[in-house]
Amino acid sequence: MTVMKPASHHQNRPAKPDGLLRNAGLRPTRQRKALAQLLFAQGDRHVTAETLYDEALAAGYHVSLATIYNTLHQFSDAGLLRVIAIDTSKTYFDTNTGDHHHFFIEETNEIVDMPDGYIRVENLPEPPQGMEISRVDVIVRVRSPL
Amino acid sequence: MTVMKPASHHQNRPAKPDGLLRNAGLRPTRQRKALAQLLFAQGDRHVTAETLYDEALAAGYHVSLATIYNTLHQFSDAGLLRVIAIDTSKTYFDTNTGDHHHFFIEETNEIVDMPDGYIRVENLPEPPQGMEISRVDVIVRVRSPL
DNA sequence: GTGTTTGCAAAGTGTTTGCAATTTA
DNA sequence: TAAATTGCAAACACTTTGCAAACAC
Repeated sequence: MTVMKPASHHQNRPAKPDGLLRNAGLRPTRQRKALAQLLFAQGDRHVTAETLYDEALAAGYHVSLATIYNTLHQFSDAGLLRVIAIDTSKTYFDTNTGDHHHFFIEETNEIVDMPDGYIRVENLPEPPQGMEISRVDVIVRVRSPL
Repeated sequence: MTVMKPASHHQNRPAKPDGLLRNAGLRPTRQRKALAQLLFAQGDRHVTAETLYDEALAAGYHVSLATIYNTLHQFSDAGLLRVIAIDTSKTYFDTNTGDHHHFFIEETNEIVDMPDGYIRVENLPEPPQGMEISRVDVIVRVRSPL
């Protein structure tokens, strides 16, 4: 069976990210448009501030690292991105904000989406007193055999 | 000469941690004994370097923060502790090295063990080409209702 | 024009490391 | 005594922040 990338839950993004940004309440500045382009024009992606920074440079955009950090957080707050807590040393951002889980490749620190429809968590206990579940994250750590 | 695994994460630890440390191939120094005492004499615990440091001070032990970090890693390498990646900003260590999962209370950054026997992950997809699963982590994030 | 956003450099936070002094076996 | 361990301070990696200059509307 072929492992496919999950069909993205989001609708077709506009070719120009202006609408996306405006809908999120963010001014479509040059930097935000460039980063939105990099993040959302391709399929689902996992980036860190550093990888996005390098990518922006390689694509010929001038965006400072501070702005990358600020923008990633603004996008997350606006619901365009989601933070993955998987590695204590770096913050990963996922362009797929839908319900899905991840493989984490230990050797390379790579994150891979799990196809939608897989993973079912059964027999959850009651959350602690007075708490409600906000999300269930499943991380399947994988490595090459010894 | 093999480094032995801890007897079990659920059995009572020896009152004196010397044996525990020796079995792990670590010299029972004053600092390690103090930290092992704090970590393993009570039930299952979740600590950060900082919380353990404060606790050691409060208990009248004098252990430098650098030694706390070194010791937490030595204990982890020896299989006495396990790292939980749950929060990008801090490293949490769990004294329960057995198979179990966690609640994470978002307001307080508190980690709570899930009772054993709960949680079953069904319908795992094939790991990526040439990879094998090393561990499956489930984190149930909870918060108080709005 | 006015309020927002950017970029730089500095500061902040959690963690690791080099090395002399100390401790353990 | 030899080898392992500690503690300090400095170094580190990642991230956040203050503020003047640039930009969007």
